[in-house]
Amino acid sequence: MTPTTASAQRARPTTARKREEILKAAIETFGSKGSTNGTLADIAEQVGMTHAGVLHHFGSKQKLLLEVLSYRDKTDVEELTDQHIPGGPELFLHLVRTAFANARRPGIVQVFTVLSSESVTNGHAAHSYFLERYQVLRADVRDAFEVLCAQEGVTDREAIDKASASILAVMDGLQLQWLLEPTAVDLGEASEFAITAIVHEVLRPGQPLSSYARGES
Amino acid sequence: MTPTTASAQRARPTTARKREEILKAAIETFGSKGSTNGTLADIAEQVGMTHAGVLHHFGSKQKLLLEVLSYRDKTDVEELTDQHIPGGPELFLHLVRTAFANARRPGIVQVFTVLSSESVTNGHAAHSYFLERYQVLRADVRDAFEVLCAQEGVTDREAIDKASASILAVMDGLQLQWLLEPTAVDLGEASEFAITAIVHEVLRPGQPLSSYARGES
DNA sequence: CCTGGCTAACTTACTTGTCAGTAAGTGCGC
DNA sequence: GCGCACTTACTGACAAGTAAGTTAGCCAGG
Repeated sequence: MTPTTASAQRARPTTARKREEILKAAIETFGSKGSTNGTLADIAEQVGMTHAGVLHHFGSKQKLLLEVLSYRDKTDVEELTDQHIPGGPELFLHLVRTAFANARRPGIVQVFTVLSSESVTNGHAAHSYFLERYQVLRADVRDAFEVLCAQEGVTDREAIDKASASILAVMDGLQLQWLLEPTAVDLGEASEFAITAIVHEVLRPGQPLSSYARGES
Repeated sequence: MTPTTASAQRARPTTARKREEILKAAIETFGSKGSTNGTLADIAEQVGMTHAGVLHHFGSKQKLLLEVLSYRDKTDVEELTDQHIPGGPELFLHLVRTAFANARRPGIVQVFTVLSSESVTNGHAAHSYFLERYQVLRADVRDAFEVLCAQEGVTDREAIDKASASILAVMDGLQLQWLLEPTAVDLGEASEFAITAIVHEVLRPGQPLSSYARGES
């Protein structure tokens, strides 16, 4: 068995544990302060060492940040009993479940909300991470739609594209509102409602919005 | 005639113009670097002065930031011919039009995307700004839904609440994806699709998601 | 006994905000 | 219409704080 990260020969058995401790502290810190305002010293303090110690493990703040992001992905998948993200219509249920689960971990949600938006700026460290992330996720949702549409005898490539982006979008947007005011939005319920709405619209498109404004029912 | 801003006697006629120049530079800078990474010196350079000059006009970075936010709101409303945001079902059309309009101004969209997420962190300068903003916007959408629902003979308070948050959420979320990869998402089209979907779901709720996974149509 | 894990002590690089000073206005009395 | 009093719009220098990263070296486990 090759070690997790190829080159590094991590002698001490406590090392891996310490790294994970730092990673968790980093999630906590980046989540509550953002990646620019959260400092290495903040993180180091949480695990009882100096910021130089953190750098010893991760080399630079940027590397730590990227490891935080992939760490979440890793643990996310581990949560699934079968260790893989379901496809087809099951995916939509999985997304809803994820939304409910997220309502129990504001810290991680906050890291992602803050970092994904930060990543939009010029040459942010995590720019390509998020770019690829959304590409992959949209493709996953698209695939699920294709299975479902075949099942229901519907085909509308354009609708599927718009719906795929929209589903991810509502989830993100609701997280933002929920983080700002947790009591104002029920993250799980609202996500479920919106995802259901979008799925329905793909399967059975209704009349255009403008007809309501004109008073037609 | 009382002067525009009560106390302040802004003698020089060029002052207002310069302030606006700074404001626009700040939008540019905060948009491309975020409010934490964008410095007063960056902004000052764009308008050909020193950072101290900027502080002379706005007092502090925080005040400048808040003025940037309300400046956008002000110019936003000015765009509307009738100078006020429409209510009732018209609001949904207005939101869709806004989404299409936003696709033409990535700069401003980026400021809002970046700042709204930043504002989620601990004691961010713009935290309460965005908190209140979403409260107001959700209430506006809720009102529109109530008019529409009365018109269509539907009542579901819970659905309306979830839908109101969801509509704002999709718009924000789509902006994020669009900023990351403008070619991957059509901001206007996708927003229209999602908003329509959510409105339909309130008016005519469909079967639960789980039924599709079970293969029932 | 050597290497990994860590710290102390810096260095370097910024950033915001303050301050004093200056040049160019503005408006007023005359 | 002119000069004087006063204000505005800055600049340049600097204080104070904070962050990332570097280096030398100590200590303990394997």
